[in-house]
Amino acid sequence: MLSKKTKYGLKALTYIAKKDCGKQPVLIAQIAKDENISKKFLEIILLQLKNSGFLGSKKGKGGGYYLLKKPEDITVAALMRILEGPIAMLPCVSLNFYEKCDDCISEEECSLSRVMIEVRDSTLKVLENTTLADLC
Amino acid sequence: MLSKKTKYGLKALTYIAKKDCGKQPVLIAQIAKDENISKKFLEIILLQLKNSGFLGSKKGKGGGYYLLKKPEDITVAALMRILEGPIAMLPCVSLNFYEKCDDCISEEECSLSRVMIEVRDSTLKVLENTTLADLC
DNA sequence: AAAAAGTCTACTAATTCGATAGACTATTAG
DNA sequence: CTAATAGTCTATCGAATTAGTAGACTTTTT
Repeated sequence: MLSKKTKYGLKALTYIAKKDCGKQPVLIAQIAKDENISKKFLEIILLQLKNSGFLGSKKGKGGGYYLLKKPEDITVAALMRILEGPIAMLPCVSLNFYEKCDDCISEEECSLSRVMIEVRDSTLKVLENTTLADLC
Repeated sequence: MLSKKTKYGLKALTYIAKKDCGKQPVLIAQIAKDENISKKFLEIILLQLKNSGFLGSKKGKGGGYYLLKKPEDITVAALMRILEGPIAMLPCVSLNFYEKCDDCISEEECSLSRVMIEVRDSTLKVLENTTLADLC
């Protein structure tokens, strides 16, 4: 299951993408209200997305957040990796967050890796091919 | 990511399935040792799998755990639902653990549900078609 | 100077995760 | 009958994570 953080982040970005036509920055408070998200929690999430290069921000009156890339160029997979971490079900089959399993003797002998690679690939096929533009 | 509980459970069942030819029950201690799993933690896991109808057990000398079904009839999806819970990424698109999202106004308007249904279906396609027999 | 709006630091409560200890019960071998 | 074996039950436990809150601070605009 996705954490609320990831869910909120995806929803917030979709919200910004929808409003972003006029290039007028979008307020945290407005997103929080319209999407039923705790404002304080959303602040943390949007800041993280800014620090990851997806969002820009402007302070003061007329400020807010705006996309730094075109919605078509932002995949759900990339966002999930920032907000949620690994997409794979096991660390030893993760492409971006690989880690050795501490209980497995050898990677080849692991009975689970084959299935989990299949799951990973079929999940990525969807997430890499879905962009913010598709969510709008 | 899968919890260690799920990972250990799947590994333990695979282990039992491999040894199950002679119908001689398999010891918790033996699985724990060979698969590098905490014995006490494994006890809890196997008990849960027994209470879910996948395993039978025998106490006393010569006891242990054994499969109640044929490996070909036990899907990884079914096991994951017992050990891990929902397979879907959002409660509102889960087939077996459906719950309404508290933040969403309406299910139809949710921008995320379409993608998450796709992910769910492609994941299930793999997990429903992989059985314990395939892991051996 | 005042108001607006993002940023930063610091908590907190609740839950989950992984693991452990020890007593109890059922079964079998001798 | 009894000793050993092996699963079962109860009770914790520490660490990490999750979701959220409070409030001070900084930058920008009017």
